[in-house]
Amino acid sequence: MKIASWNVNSLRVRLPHVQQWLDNVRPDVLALQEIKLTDADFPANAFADLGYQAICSGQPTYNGVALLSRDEPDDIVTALPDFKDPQRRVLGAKLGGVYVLDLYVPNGQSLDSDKYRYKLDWLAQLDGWLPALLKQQPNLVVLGDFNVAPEDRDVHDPAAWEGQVLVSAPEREAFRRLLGHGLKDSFRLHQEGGGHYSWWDYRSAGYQRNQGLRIDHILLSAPLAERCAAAWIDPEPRGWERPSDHTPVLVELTLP
DNA sequence: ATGGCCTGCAACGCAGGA
Repeated sequence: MKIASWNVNSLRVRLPHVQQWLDNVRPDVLALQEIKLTDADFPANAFADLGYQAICSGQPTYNGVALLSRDEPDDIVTALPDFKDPQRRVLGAKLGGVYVLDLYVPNGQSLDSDKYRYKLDWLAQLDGWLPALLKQQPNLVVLGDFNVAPEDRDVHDPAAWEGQVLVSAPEREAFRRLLGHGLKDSFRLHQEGGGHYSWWDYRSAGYQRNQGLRIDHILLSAPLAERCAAAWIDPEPRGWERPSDHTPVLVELTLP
C-alpha cells in the first residue's frame, strides 16, 4: 500500500500536476493540503476519472485538506475534537486497512505572532487526542504539512534558521511529543542523512540550489512502522512548470 | 541585502504562506 502526502498550494492551479503525478506514481492514498477551495468547488470528477474516491474539507481562499483513495472512506473526521476552529486543517478517514489523518498544521508566521500561539495550541490539542485515536485506530498514519523541521539535518542552513518559526525549540518539542505516543517518522526509518527536503522557498531559487526544509511528514503507529518497506520524497513535481513550493512525500507499507 | 515569489480576492494592494 502506497500512501502519499502533498501540500499543493491551490488545487485549482495545481490540478494538472496532481493528475499527472497520480498517473505516474499510482499511490493508493494521496493526502492533500492547502487546496484553497470550497467543498462545492472540489474537482471530484477529475479524480474519479483516475480511479480515486475523494473527500474534502475545504473553505474559501485558505487552508483546506482532501483525501484521495482507491478504497471507500469510512469513519470520517473533519476537526480536532473539542477545538473550535473555522480553519479547515484536519481530515481523517479509514481507508483500506489503515486510518489516515491528514493535517495542515498552522504555519505560525513568526515567534511573536498570535498565529504562533495558535500553532502551539493546535499541536497540543492534537497531542491530547492521539492516545484515544491510537486506541481506536491502532493502524494509524498521521501525515501532512507539519510546518516543523524536526532536527537540524532537516534544514539546509541550520545557523541561518536558528530560532525561526518552523525550527524553534517549542515547535520541535511539540513534534517530539507526537512521536512520544509511539509514532515513527517514516522517513527516518530509511534515511539517516541530511539534504532531503519537502519544501523549497519560491524566492531565491531555493529548489535549484536545494536550499529547503523537511516539514512534510508521514508518521506511523508501531504496527505500521514494522511494515514500512520504504519511505521517500519525490522531488520531481517541484521542478515542473509553475510548481507548488512543496513536493510529495511517500511510504510503502506491506500490509497482510 | 531582514527581501526576493506565489495565490486568492478584490481592487490596482493586501493577507498569508514558510
